[in-house]
Amino acid sequence: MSERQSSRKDAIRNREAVLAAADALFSRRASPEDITMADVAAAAGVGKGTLFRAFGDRAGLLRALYEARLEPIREAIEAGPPPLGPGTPPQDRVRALLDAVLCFKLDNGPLALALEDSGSDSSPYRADHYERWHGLLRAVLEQIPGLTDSDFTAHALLAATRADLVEHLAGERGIPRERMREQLAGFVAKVLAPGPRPGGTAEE
Amino acid sequence: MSERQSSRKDAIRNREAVLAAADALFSRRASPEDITMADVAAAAGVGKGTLFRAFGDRAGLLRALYEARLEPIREAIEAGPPPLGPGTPPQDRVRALLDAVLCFKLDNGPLALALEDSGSDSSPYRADHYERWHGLLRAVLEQIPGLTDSDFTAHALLAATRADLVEHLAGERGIPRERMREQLAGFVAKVLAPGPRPGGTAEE
DNA sequence: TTGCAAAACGGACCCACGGTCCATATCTTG
DNA sequence: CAAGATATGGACCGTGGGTCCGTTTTGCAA
Repeated sequence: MSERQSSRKDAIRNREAVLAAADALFSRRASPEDITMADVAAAAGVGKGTLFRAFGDRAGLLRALYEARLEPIREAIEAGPPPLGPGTPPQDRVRALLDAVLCFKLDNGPLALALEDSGSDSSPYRADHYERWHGLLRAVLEQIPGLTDSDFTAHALLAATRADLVEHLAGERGIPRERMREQLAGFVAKVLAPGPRPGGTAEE
Repeated sequence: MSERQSSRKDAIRNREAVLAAADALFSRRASPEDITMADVAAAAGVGKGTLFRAFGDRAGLLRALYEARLEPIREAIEAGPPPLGPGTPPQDRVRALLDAVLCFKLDNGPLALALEDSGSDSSPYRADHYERWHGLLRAVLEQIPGLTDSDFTAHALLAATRADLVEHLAGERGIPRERMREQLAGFVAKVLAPGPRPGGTAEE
């Protein structure tokens, strides 16, 4: 899983050095904007050329880092125990999923921010990690009887966990972690709540 | 309200020329990123210095444009007829408010995108137009009995109308305007629906 | 071990863009 | 009309992402 089949070993070594260095830099609390590619290269002890050769561009590096940090959660979702893993009742799983996303953003604030920002040309919605979250969430939502528009609902729920919103609430407004998890859970609950009449009140 | 009390009239004239030119440029379908300050200056027939003197920086220009386009809606909210204006039952008003935001983003895609993106250093959540929307929405939500966490709920609902999401759904996925409005309305309805038990874990 | 081509390196270099500066042109007032 | 105040505009700067290419490393094979 961790090796690219690049033939040469120095390439692999450098790639990992860069990844490690970037990981360290983005963990140190700082505006993601303040970390330049040159910084990363220097921290990794390689030249900029190497860095770009390995990851294509800034977004590529960010993506790689993101995926790496996401790995454990992904595993937990694909084959872990409830409430994250499969075999959980849909409603619980949706809540667990969103809670996991929230916690992830809470823990990886700067990185997530950087990644979502970097989508200046390509919106965050084209990133395939988003596609994965959305696809999974939608699939689970679809199993809940009486719930329509799972596609849009999945988008809307995920939007509530956008990195910059989370960052704003946690950083600027000082809302503590547990409080935010409760609030999100409450929100999700409202959305999932078996309405008095599915589709009833929303008549245009 | 529309004049700055700059003493000199050419300043005012240039300011409006810039505003008009920028408005035109951002209406022409193009990635907001492709429009540089130099472009705007050229289109307005002024020098870059003038442009920066008048608006401070790129974000300032975007903000000014945004506010200008927002003006009608703002009036409709402050003193217009229902369902947008005051004196509307809270639930209806919330729905109308979010529908208005959605329509606005639908109509002003590139500009809204540019503004939200420009928040690389300052998240969109610091912009005071956001504060206004959020404050208003929260206030209205607060009038709905049995609804807790209005602050977070307001954020979460607004998140569902983020410019890049709207853009993605409308552009990439080709979801038609009316469909999206329905979906958002349905989502809002779910959130506002008087839950069977507020705060309870709705489980089997 | 040595030879050699392919692959990777790295940092000088390029360029686009936001933002600044200041000599000059334009107002405004008395 | 003079003179101070104010605005102008485009040359100029710093920064940071991304590229290029001469040099070094690696893998393979003789």
